[in-house]
This record gives sequence, structure tokens and C-alpha cells, in this order.
Amino acid sequence: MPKRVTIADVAAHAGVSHMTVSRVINGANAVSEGTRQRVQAAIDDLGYRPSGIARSLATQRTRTLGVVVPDVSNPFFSDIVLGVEHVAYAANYNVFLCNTEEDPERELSVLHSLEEKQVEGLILCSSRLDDKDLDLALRNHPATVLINRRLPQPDVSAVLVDYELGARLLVEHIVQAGRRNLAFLAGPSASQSRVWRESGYSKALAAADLPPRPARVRSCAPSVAGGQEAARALLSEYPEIDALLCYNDLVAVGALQAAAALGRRLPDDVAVTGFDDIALAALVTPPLTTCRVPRYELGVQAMKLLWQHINGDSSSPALITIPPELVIRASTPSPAT
Amino acid sequence: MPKRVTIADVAAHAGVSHMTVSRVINGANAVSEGTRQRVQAAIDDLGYRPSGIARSLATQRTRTLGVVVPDVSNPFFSDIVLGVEHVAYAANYNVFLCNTEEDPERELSVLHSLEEKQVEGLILCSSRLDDKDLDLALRNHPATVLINRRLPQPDVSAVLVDYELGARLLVEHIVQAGRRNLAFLAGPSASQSRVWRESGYSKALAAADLPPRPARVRSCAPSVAGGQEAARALLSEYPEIDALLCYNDLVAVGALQAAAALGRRLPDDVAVTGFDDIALAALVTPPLTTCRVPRYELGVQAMKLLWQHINGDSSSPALITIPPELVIRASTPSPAT
DNA sequence: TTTGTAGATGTTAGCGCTAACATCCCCCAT
DNA sequence: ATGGGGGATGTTAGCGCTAACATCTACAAA
Repeated sequence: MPKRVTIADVAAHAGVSHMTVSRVINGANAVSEGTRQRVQAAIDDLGYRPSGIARSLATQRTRTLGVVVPDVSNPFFSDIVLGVEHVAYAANYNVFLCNTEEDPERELSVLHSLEEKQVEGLILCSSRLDDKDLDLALRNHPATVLINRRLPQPDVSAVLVDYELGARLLVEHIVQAGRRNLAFLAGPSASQSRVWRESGYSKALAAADLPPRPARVRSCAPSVAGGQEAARALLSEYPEIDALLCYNDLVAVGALQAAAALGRRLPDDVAVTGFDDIALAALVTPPLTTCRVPRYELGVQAMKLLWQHINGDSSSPALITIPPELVIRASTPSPAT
Repeated sequence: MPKRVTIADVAAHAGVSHMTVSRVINGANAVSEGTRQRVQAAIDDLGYRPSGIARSLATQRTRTLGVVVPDVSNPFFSDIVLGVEHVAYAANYNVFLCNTEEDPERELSVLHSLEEKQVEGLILCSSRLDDKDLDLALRNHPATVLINRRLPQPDVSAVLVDYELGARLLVEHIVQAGRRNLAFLAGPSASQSRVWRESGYSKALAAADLPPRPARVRSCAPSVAGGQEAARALLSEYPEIDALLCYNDLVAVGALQAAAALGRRLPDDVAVTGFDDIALAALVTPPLTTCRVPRYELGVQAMKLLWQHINGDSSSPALITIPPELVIRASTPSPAT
């Protein structure tokens, strides 16, 4: 490594004390214009860059954040990350991105390492940790905002999507379209948002005087393959099913494919709904009826909340709930059926 | 902020010197089993976490990397990021993710701030900087690996996709299928990979004894909307076009939609090809013929290369070229036409 | 003239760790 | 006994910066 230019080098070069250099790089006003320019010239000459590490040690501020997601290659999370990073950049913060790859142990380990890196804030998306572990892992973390997850203790902020509402909207839409034999591809069992969606599903079923039929709620991986598999199984076991509500759009696309492969017409024989409204949803055949979740906005909101916590503007934890929006496309029949 | 537990606290608690604690947390062998346990107990008692910052200052190693992409929400880049982060995690490194949002100034600023954060390595994807600025910005950076970009000076490593080959494979396939009136939706003009693709396109055209027809090469935004717009314009101006080669799959999907909207049958009237083979490509109607770029692998390769540089295993810069692979689907007619 | 005062600059002491060297103690070979 | 050696532990001096206080100069007010 080529030896780093330090503040002392600049000071010597400019013929001042290192403290004056420090003042210049930090824009302090107590420096005369003449020396300011002299120091600046020395900085440029030497190509000096202050060491963020040394600065952090001295100030106890790292201007660094952690964002933890199960998987950035999932468009749901990459949009969130984009939103977070956008606001963070404007606030002059850098973001550590960590993927847990759906592995709780890795999540723990990542949280641990972010702690050592001394991030000033943490945004944790869709944690797969149970309440106890999560609470414990967060104990030593400073400002934290959860996305799509809440803790029973009301002391940590969260940005949530009203999945229950979303599921209800979808079920109501499906029922209005005349379908009575619904099934639910429920997604991963460790996900809290699954519980919320399932609850909305059940309640809407009950409201429509439809029986619960728990056998038609099936866990699956939150992917195209997961949806394909679960849909195939479900449709084979219960041929009378005429509507598949899916955990998210990826699962729905899988369901679409499985249904088509089994010779079902879409949406005449089987209606399919997704969730999230990722780009894909509008582009498959038939285009998916889904529930739009403003993901970028979710990231922005979470970051703004985190920002407040970091600055101590609002020490009390907040809960923001974002309503999703029904988007009707051709994968469900029109209500006039 | 609750006062941080330091190594001195642990030392006092365990009745040893701070140096012994340091030895324990670093797994040095020169500590007797008895004190090791005593120190470990103190660490657990106090919930001590070593300060990465202080450690970095003392050791001059940050165990931190920077990854710069135009936009993580683009699946092309999010897959790369996933690959990079996967390998980085295994090597116990954390990754700063930065989006440039296609803005060269922001790219510069981000590179600058990563320098201050003292990342040990940098992976820069599809830089939008011109050669001079890029070279300058990289001067002070330690290990660097470029993705989808190379510099005339051969002193910085890069992982590249053989776009020229890919474009040639696609053109050959199209020509074999009997099409003669090709057009090219060429993507953003600032992109270096666009140049490579265009070159492959031209060469393959020449090899097939087809005229170059530069008017049928059209720039467009690398998105569905960009493809839609450019395809509409091109198909209206030149109704005889019977094949659209597209910059990437997103553009191709837009082209698909535009062609359909103009009443063209796919692929009978117009064949369409994409590039990259993102998940979407297989899921649209008709499924896209495309060229698969192993994105995750690209990230993994880049990270491995970076790793070698960081460890000084190979100080000489390397150029890795990854060949893409033709994937034939229904958006192009079979050669037997 | 003396003193006060404010602005510009310098000095010192950390921030929390590790590298490098110093010390101590116990046991063994002589 | 006695010196030597090696394993266990301690001491000291930074890493590159900033906070806090100290100093110095010049000039205005008394």
C-alpha cells in the first residue's frame, strides 16, 4: 500500500499546525483567508484525503448505515434498497448492504458485524429471526427501523405494509367476480408478512360467508418455482379450485404457469392474483391482478424515520403503515361474470 | 448514545491487561486456557464488541469493500451485487453499495467518499465516466475491478462480457431464420457495452452480406419504455423491418409490446431478441430469444479477482471475458422457415 | 500606558485498538 | 544451586484525526 498522505504531511507542506488543516477540511470559520488558501493548495498538491476511519474514531460518528435484506436480487428488496440509498446519499451517509440469503444464522452474523462496523443506524427488512433473537440482536444497535416486521415490544420503529388490507381487497375482488373456491399460496412460513396476509385472507373469507378450508392454504418458497410447485399440487388435489391468491407476484407467475400447464384457462377456469406489483406483473400473460406496494417509497420512509432517530429528533419509536393499492388486470375475471 | 464498552472495561472486569483481552478476541494462542475463559466470561458479561473503527485505525485494514452500480433495482446489477456480496461475506468483508443513478457527477462523488471510507477494494460496474475522469478517480483507489468497462491503460482489471460475440450469435440466428431486414435498438449512447454490441451487430451483418443501414440503429433508454418508444418509431418509419435486435431484455419487452400494438404478429411478422436473459425474458409472451449473461457469476468472478489483488496474490491486472450463451425461445422463428 | 478582548493559531490529550518489545515466572538442564 | 529458555502477560507507543483548552497577536477602550 502506498503510504497514505496524512494531515501532518499537509500541515508540514503548508507550514501550519495540523489543527489548522483540520479546521480547513472541516470548514471551520476560525481560519484566515490567506492560510485557508495555502492549506487548500497543499491539500490539492498532495492529493490528501482525510481518513474517515481516524475521523470516526475521534468523533464517534461513522456516517455509515446498515441495510439488511434477505436477497437484493428480489425486486421487492432492491427497490427498497434504492430508496434507502437515495436518501442516505443525500444525507452524506454510506450504506452497508447485507444479504441474509434467508438464513437466520447469517442474519445474526451480519447484524453482529454491522455492530462492529459501528453503523449509526440500521434498516432491517423482513427479518427471519424470531422475536427473542431479533430483540437480542437489536439490543446493542443504536437507531433501528424494521421493514415488514414488528416486535411485540413497542420500542423499535417499523415501516409496515397493510397486508391484511391488501389480502382483503384481493379476496373481495375475487369473490365479487363470482369465485367461491379460493386457495392461498401463502409463502414462507417464517415470514411475518405471511401471517398478516393470511389473516386478511381468512377474515375476508369469513366476511363473504365462505368456509375457511385451511387445507387450501399452502406454504411455498417466495419464487416462481415455489409458486409453480405449490399451484400444481393444490390444483391436482382440489380440481374445483377456481382462484389462487398468491403470496407475491413471483409466486403468482409460477401459479400462472402451473395452471396453464395443467390445461386450465386463465382466468376463466382459474383466476390468479399476485402481490407487490413488480414490473413483471404487468408483462406476463395474462397480466396479473395484484396489490401494489410502493417499495421505493417504503425505503424512503424507513430512511427518513431512521434519520430522525439518528438525530434524536424523535426518540420515541414510530409505526408507519403504508396501504397497498388494488391493481386489476386480466388474470382475474371482471366482476360482471 | 450509551457509552460503549471498551477493551479496557473488559480488562478491568477480568483482572488482566487490555492486551490479554486483545489476544483473546483475536484468537492469539499465547493465552492460557484459564485466563482465556475468564476474559471470555467478562466479554459475555459486559456484552463487549470490539470497535471495528479503532481496529481499522490500528491495523490499517478496514475489511470493507465498495460496489458501485448505476442502479440496483435493475436486475442486471442486483444479481451482480448478490454475487459480489456472497463472496465478500465468505471472506468476512462488508460491502458499501452505491447507486450512481446514471449520473456521472454522483459517480465521482461516490468514488470520492468510498476513498475516505478507506475501502480496501472497489468493484465498479458499467461506469458512465469518460476514460480520463475514470482513470483519475481510480488513481487513489487501491484494488479495483471494473465490470463491463475497460480502460485504454491496461493497468486496471476488468471482468467483461463478450457482447460482440453475443450480438453476432443473435444476428446469425436471425439471418438463418430467413430475416433480412434487421434493426437494432442500441441502448444508451454513454454505455461502452453498447459499442461492443453494435460492433458485433455490424460485423455479423457484413458477414451475412447484408448492408449496414445505420439509420436502423437507434439509441434508446435501457428500459421497457425506451424499447417501446424506439420500436414504435422504427417500425413506423421502416415497415419492412422483420427483426428487432434489442440492447437488453427490458428493451426487447418494450419492443414486443410496441410491435403487438402495431398489429404485427410475433414472431411471424417481426422477430425480437433481447440480451441478458433476466427472469422476465422467459415469462413474457412470446418468451424472448436472448443471450444469457451469467450475472451472478460475473459478480463472483469480479470479487475473486479483487480478492487476489487485495491479497497481492497477483499484482498484475487481469482481463476476464465471459462468453454469453444463445437462448432460443419463441420470439424468433425457427431456422427451418 | 495598561488592560481587555477577539480572532488566529498552536498544544495536548485522547478516541479504542494492535504491534513490538519488555518482563516475569516456572521448569529444566547442567 | 544456577543460568537459560520459553510461555504467559504487561507496557508503551502509535494509527490519524478532533475536542478542548492554551497561547499569541493586534488593536480598541479605559
